[in-house]
Amino acid sequence: MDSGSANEAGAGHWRVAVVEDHLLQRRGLVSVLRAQRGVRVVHEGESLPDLVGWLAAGSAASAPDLLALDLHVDRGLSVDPDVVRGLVRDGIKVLVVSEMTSLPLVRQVLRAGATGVVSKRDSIADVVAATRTVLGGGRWMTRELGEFLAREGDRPALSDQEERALVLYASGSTIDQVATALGVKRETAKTYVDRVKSKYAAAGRPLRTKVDLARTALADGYLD
Amino acid sequence: MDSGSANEAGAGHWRVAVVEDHLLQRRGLVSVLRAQRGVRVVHEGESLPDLVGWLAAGSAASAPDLLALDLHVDRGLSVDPDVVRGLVRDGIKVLVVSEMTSLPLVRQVLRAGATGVVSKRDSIADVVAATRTVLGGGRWMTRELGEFLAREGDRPALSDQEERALVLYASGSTIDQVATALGVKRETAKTYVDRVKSKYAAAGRPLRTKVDLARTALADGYLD
DNA sequence: CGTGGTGTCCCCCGATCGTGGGACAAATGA
DNA sequence: TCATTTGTCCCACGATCGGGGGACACCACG
Repeated sequence: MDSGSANEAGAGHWRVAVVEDHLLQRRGLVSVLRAQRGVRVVHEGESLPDLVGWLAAGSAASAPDLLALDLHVDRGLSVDPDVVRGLVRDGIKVLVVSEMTSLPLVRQVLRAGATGVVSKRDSIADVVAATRTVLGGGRWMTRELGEFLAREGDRPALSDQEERALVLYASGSTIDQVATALGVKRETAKTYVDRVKSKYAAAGRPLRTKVDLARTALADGYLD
Repeated sequence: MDSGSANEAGAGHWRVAVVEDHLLQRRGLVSVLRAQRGVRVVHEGESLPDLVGWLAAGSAASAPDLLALDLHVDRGLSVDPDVVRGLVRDGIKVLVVSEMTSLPLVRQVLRAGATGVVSKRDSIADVVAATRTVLGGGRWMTRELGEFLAREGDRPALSDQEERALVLYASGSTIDQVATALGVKRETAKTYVDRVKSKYAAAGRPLRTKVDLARTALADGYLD
């Protein structure tokens, strides 16, 4: 499909960018990647905005093939799924390197187009394998996330608004609070929640009450 | 207090009973205990009722000092906390040997007077140490339970009825269903739940909604 | 070109919740 | 002994839930 985007492995090298806010961990990750044949680390940064700025400054040909992205949510700094979506659209593959602290965030980034997830607790061999797999166009999932992907079957696909509504509602918000937070009318928020229920019911997991939603949202990784 | 109950270590031996439904695990536990100096295994059984029957048949002097009790909840066979309470009242110390499958049950048995908990995943040395400690009148807790005991501070003490009401209500039952299950009037069940809220509020953890209760009940080990 | 999913909004209505009172007897504990 | 806790029951009222119905526009997939 993306036959237009040229530099997939220019001069036999994959171009990799690393975004990770912890210096030590970043150094570690970078050194592991550098040691890999055919891999060139073209950017190291603390945050996604840094990377975006760097991309804007450089030529299109300098764009990386892969972004190894940490998902630490310390200091209020979070990763914006929309930014990830943009990068993916630009042909950059995304590998999440995470502590799995926030399952919902991992989900969002995955939905934004990331094609791999490794845990920092995984072995170096696993990290390398993940990098190779994602660069090759494949998907890579840590064992820790396997259980959730395995259950993906009986978990219905929710739309963006439905998921946001579920998260808020299942956290204890009233319908009115959900509506306000989403910037829609009460009836609309109600519809979202109703549709979540319908979808789960269609998947053979009827959720009637708010408590059911809370329990399920937790079990299915929508809440922490 | 129990200065009347004589045979605490008659002839230098502690009398121990083992109740565990899995034959292999029971054999293992019994052999570990037998290998201990000064310990005599006087009863092996599959269930608590078996032990009670055996106790009723024998003389008071044959009663054990310690009961090593498994908490497996397979095949619908559960452990009745009231029976445990009775044994404790008779001067028998209780050590729970569990897989920690059901935290609520562990809690109930602890409240019924058990003074020790070991996990089957603990080392043999730990099991032995736990046995000694409990026989000596002390308390023993697996590390796995330590986190919960540590948080015991900001978790208010709930009465039996309050805990039962919380468990049911937080699982999704309506007040009416809780009332029916407990065999009391709607208003009474309402009072129980209200008191749970009051206690948590007094402990600095206000719980206003049903979802709050569900979340907290899960976090505090009242639900699985 | 229709079908389905999505985003948005609207109405009704009975059930349930959350909060505020009050009462009283038994048990517990300081 | 007196205060607290517990178990039990009762009432009222506004907020919220849960289920049902309908509507319409957009967009994508086939």
